[in-house]
Order: sequence, then C-alpha cells, then structure tokens
Amino acid sequence: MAPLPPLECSATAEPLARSLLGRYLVRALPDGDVLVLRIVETEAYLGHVDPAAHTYGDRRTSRTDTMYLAGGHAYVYLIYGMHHCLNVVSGPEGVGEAVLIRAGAPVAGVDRMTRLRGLAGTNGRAVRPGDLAGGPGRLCQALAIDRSLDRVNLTDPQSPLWLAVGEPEPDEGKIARGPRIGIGYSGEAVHWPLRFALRGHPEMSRPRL
DNA sequence: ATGACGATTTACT
DNA sequence: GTAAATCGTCATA
Repeated sequence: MAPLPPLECSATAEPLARSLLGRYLVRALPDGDVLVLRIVETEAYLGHVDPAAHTYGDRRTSRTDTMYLAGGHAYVYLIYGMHHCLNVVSGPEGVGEAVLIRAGAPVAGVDRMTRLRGLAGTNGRAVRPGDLAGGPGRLCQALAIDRSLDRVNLTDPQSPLWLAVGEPEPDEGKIARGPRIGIGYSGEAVHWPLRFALRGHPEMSRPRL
C-alpha cells in the first residue's frame, strides 16, 4: 500500500477529516506483527478558533506543542488518566489543527488486536462490531498506541505507525456528519458538525451517524 | 504546591 | 440509565 501524500495533510482539519475516511492506519509492532485498520470515523479540531481544541486561543504548552507541527504527524495524548487518543496533525507548521481518529474497522491482525483489547478469553463471549476499535480509546488500545508514538511521522512507511492509501475515496453520499462527542465544555462549538463517518458503518462509536 | 478536570470506557443498578 | 476508575496537564498562587 502507498503512503498518504504529505501534501494532503497540509489541508485544514475539516477537509482532512473527510478525506481520511476509508484510508488505512498501519501499525508495525516491535515484534514484527503488522496491524491494519480502515478509518471509519474522524473529528476535526480547528485550532485557535475552536473552543473544543487543545490549542484554543493559540495556547502553547509542552503537550499541545505537537499540534503545531506540520501536517502528517501524530498527536497522541492521555485522557482521563487511562485512555490514549490518536490525532493526525493537519495544516502547515505553526497552525494548531488536528483530526481525531475515532474508529476503525479491522483489516489485518484481528487476533492480536483482540488480545491487546483484553477480549481474548476462551469464555465464548462474542466480540461485537465496535468492540475492537469503535472509539478513540479502544482504537489506541487495539493498536498499542501510547505517548511514545507522539510526534511520529504518519506519512513515512518506515514509521511504527503510518497512513496508507487504498481504495478510491468514498462517495460524498456515503459520508455522514454531525456534532462532536464529549466536548460539552465548549459552548457553541458543541453544535458544530465536525464529526465525520462512513454512513451507518457498524464499527463506528455511539451514537451512530 | 495545589486543585480541578478531561476529544473515554466499563461495569453495574 | 448512573458512577467509578485514574493521572497528566493546566491554571492559579
């Protein structure tokens, strides 16, 4: 699979969030296993104008510094003291925008992802759609993504985590949008329709679009 | 130095 | 439906 052209990530967050749908996230583990997820849900965070973004008002801290890198780098942070979230930095260097990867459909390495998620047991319980990577924290756990991958170059196939281009982009009609999840603190921005997903896809997080 | 809180998930009533 | 888990980050002092 071909890597995502770096130029595409210099787009602003909103169009990038749409164009990442249907693309592939490739995780090369230290032991050689390769895990692949097809991206089915994203959210755009618009930077200094966006009350929901970590970079609102151009806030610069040691954590948010990553969001000001050039588009195509990974921004990984810890949330609620226990889950990680993966973002694709967007826009040119110096602009604090990013796209949160909210859900993916398993393509390769399902067994390994199931174990990483702690759903392996022999206790016959079915793994239902969305259990593996239907949510930003689940997705990171399924791909063994943590802070050590912060600032990785996602446009380089040599990286332990990178973005690949596979099938042609989905039709606009297959893309649904709605308000973002979990940002109730952000005033008017609660209503901004910056969440994108492949319409009705079973692996997306709740509520489904 | 301290306190409040979060771009979530899970288990339980 | 509600609540607990759990800690780095950020603002205030």
